[in-house]
Amino acid sequence: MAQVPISHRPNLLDQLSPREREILPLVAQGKDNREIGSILFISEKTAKNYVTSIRKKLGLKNRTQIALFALKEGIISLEETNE
Amino acid sequence: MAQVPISHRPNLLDQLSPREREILPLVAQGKDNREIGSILFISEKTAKNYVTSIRKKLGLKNRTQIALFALKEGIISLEETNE
DNA sequence: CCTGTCGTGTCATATCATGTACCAGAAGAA
DNA sequence: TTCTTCTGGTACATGATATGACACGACAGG
Repeated sequence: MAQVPISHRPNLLDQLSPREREILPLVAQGKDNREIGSILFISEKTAKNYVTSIRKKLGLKNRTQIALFALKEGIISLEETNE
Repeated sequence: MAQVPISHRPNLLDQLSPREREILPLVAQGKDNREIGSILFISEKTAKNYVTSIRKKLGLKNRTQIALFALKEGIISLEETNE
């Protein structure tokens, strides 16, 4: 238990906007900004901004940690990752 | 089943050198090259090279996918990641 | 004993992707 | 109006990727 209990965290996910919640699982599946952009029909730049915003809100260092976070939270499962 | 059965994969992990097998879990835990270098007392450049080699041997696109792979293979568990 | 050759470990350079720090306009809701 | 969200942008710093290079030990053949 090297981690803050969920009950003590004021819902990190609720701090994310709806669009950010769309971006999150894509990052967690190992997709890069260009892929995310083409999936959601936005520019790579915008995708980048969302990832940065997500990372800051969740207090994470990089997108690999975003993936680990998403798995811990059950936002994605290992089965729904590409490979 | 969008994936090659394990029995048909000739042990991807066996293709990794001993040193690469040390790097793999660190990457999978979301550590960056600088951290990996300081943990293993090698330069950031060398750590970088190992990650590239691992990624190519495993046929993955980036280090987030390395993390997902390591989790699927049970090389690391979500509990042993930092945050 | 020599001499390749191979795997491994190490580090470097160059280029591309990602991250950081902003700014700003459009649209809709409060 | 004011606020949030979504969208795209610039500029720069850092991280990641592609590739090359060298040293070393192991090992086989000569």
